[in-house]
Amino acid sequence: MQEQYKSLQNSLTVKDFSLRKTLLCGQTFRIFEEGNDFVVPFKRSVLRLSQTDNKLHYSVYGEPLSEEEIKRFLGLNDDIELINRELSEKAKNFSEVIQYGKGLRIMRQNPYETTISFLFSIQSSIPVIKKRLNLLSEMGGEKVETENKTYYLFPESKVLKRMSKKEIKRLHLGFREEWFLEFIQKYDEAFFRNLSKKGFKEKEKALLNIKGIGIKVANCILLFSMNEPSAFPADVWIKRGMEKLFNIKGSSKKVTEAGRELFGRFAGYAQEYMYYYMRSIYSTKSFTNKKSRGIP
DNA sequence: TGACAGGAAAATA
DNA sequence: TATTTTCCTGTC
Repeated sequence: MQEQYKSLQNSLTVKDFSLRKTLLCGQTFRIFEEGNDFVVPFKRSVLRLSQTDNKLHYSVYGEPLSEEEIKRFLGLNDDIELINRELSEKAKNFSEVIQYGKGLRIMRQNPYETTISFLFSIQSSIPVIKKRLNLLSEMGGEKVETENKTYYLFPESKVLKRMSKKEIKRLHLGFREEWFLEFIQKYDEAFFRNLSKKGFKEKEKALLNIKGIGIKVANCILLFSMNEPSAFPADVWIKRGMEKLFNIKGSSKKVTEAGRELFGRFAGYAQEYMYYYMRSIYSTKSFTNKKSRGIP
C-alpha cells in the first residue's frame, strides 16, 4: 500500500478561465463531480478542484503536485487574449462563438491515456466512453483514497500488457477490442514521450499508423495531449458547425484541413469553442443543462 | 423495441 | 482517389 498524501487546500488566481467548461467540453473523460467539486485523477495523484470567481481551489491526494504542473494540465499558461484576438481576426462572425465558450482551455493530458481514451471513443457516446475508462482504471489502476471515496489512477502500460483477454472482454469494446489488444502490446508511455518531441506532421503520421486511429482521433490526441494547438479534430459537431458557419462540408480529412487553414496556429481553440457552442445550442441531451449554461 | 448516435477500415467504384 | 459498407454497444 502506497503512502497516502493530502495537501492543504491551496488556491491560485485565474483569469478568463472556467473550470466547468474546461472539464466538460469533451476533451477529458475521467472527471467526477462531488457537489461543487470536480475530482480528477492526474499523473500519480488525484486532484480536487473548485472555482469561485477568479479563484481556483485545489487539493492533492496521492503524490504531491506543483502549482506549475496543475497550471500546465489545465491550459492556464496559454495566452488566451492573444488566441481569442487572433481567431476573431481570422474568421468573420466567429466572435459570438468565442464569447459563448469563453473560459475554455485546452488541457495538456497524458498522451498514452489520451490515445486509449479516444480509441474507446470511436462510434461511442460520452457516457459509454466514461464507463469503459473507469472500469479499465478500476481493473488496473492504483488506488488513491480521499475523505469520502476511493479513486483509481489510469493504469500503466506494464499493467495493461499483462491483462488477460477475458478481463478485457468486460470492457464491451466490440469491434474496438482488437485495436485495443494490439495497441497495448505494441505501445507504451515511452513511445509517446519520444514522439512528443517531434514536429506536427511526424507526430500525426505515427499516430495514423496505429490501428484504429484515423484523422479525427489523431487530431484529438495531438490537441489534448501532444501540445499541438493547431490540431483540428472534426467530429459530427464540428462538421455541423463548419457547414453552418462557413459553408464548409466534406469528409473529416477535408474539414480538418479547412479548419487548420482557416484558423491557423490556434485552430484547436477554435475547434473547442465551436464544439461547445454547437453542443450547447443544438444538443437535446444533458450537455445542455442549466449547470453548463452561463457559468463563468 | 427499433431507431439512433458515434469513426475507422475495408471494399468498391 | 473518393465514396459506400460494415463493424458493436448502449440509450431512449
